[in-house]
Amino acid sequence: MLDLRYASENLADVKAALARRGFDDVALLDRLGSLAEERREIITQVEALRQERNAASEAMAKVADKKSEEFQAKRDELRALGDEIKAGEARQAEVAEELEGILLNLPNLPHPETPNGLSEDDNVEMRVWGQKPSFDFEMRDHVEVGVGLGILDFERAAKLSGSRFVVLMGAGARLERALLQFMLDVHTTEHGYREVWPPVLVKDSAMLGTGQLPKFAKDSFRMAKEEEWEAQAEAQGHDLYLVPTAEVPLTNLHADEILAEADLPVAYTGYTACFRSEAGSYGKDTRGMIRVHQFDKVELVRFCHPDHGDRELDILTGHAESILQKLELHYRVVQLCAGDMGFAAQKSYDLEVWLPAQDTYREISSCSWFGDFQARRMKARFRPEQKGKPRLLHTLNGSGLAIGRTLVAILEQNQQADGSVSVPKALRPYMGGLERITAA
RNA sequence: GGAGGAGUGGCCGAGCGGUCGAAGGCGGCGGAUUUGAAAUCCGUUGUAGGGGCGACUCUACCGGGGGUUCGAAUCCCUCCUCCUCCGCCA
Repeated sequence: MLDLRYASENLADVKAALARRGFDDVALLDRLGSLAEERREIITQVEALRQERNAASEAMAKVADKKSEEFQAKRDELRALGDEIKAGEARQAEVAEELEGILLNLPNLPHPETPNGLSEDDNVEMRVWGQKPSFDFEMRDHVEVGVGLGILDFERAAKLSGSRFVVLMGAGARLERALLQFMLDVHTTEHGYREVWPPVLVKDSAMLGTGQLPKFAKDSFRMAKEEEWEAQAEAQGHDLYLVPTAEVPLTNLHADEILAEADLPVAYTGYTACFRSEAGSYGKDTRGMIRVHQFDKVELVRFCHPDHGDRELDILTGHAESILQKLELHYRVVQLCAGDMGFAAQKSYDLEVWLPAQDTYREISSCSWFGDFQARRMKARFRPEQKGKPRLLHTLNGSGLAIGRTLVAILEQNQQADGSVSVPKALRPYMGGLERITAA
């Protein structure tokens, strides 16, 4: 969420910055400006009335005889004032609600270092790690490799849950488990993250805090108890959402909290299953386990001092990269252009792993710096050491990594002529020493 | 699901129609004492939003929302959350 004062006092800058990411609803921003002005006027007006009432009430309290004519007369006079205040408050609430609605639907402003551009074609390649593996046999994609080995089963997944699900079997299931253990171990022991195992069902307030709601409700799976479906319980706030990413529970850990500056930066890592409805992606990536409704991911989340956000983003990105490096998977890092960034991000790097069968790099981690955008939504603050008022934290997060896509990359990059797949050396201890996955 | 209890400042906790932003304690900060520390003593210490160049000042906030009243932390309604016991349950 943008700061109302900043946004209303710098409307032209905000319009220009949002235009960079393709947001061109100028009328909405103008509305924001005029509402902000009206808000101030009403506040001034209502507060003056309240001041008047407070003074009068104080005088009333000093009248000893509550039945005197003097008292009665004053009381009648104040009744009208009370009504006037009530009307002003009502208008103030209306304005506040509309402002809130606008602010919650405005994306973050791109950081000045974020390049221009409106689609992924405008992303900037920062660096490439490793080399494309070459194959002296006919290359297969992860579906052929995985199904061939009997470790991926899409047909049975469809029987259980429909399209865009996968069942992992045998060494595939173990590989998934090995990857998540490996990633958590690296981040906790080498990178200093505190491990968190959060709920995967969260309240709408958490979804609002990180920016998934209200604008992207269609991307989520929303839960209710059976009897609440009939009772339309969502109106009563009983509803829960399946997390689309561990970013939601991990970041919201510190909602409504004031951290000590000395404790910064705070770094959490956690694994969760992630659930996405993939609304609007019909027909895209329908093959295999690139885009599924349920996938596993290890997430990295950092809270830091506003002065260190930029540096923290580099640190976080490095942590995610180290996983790919240890797994010896060829990848590249791109900086997202303004139009390709997520709603809440101001600066983002994507890690894209090489998928030889698709002859392309695919996102396997997205590392973002949110500035105070999320922190303002969820009131996550810190208290500066040199006294002073609490200030908003900066938040960052990145996948470290998406486990399913890592598994896909391993199947494709490490495939052998005989259909088997070599297990990355770093993972072998987690696979009971297994060096090669062969058909069961 | 049933029956009770409770939500007050960074934390604990009093207050139960006006003098309450709210006693007291803890914690924090500043100072005194001390060679230093502990202990002790004194002072100070919420958040947000208006207005003012500023000293400053005003307004709101006692779980959320609504109501009663000239006036609500205090009374009423409602919702939420947490705790205890019973039931069910991995």
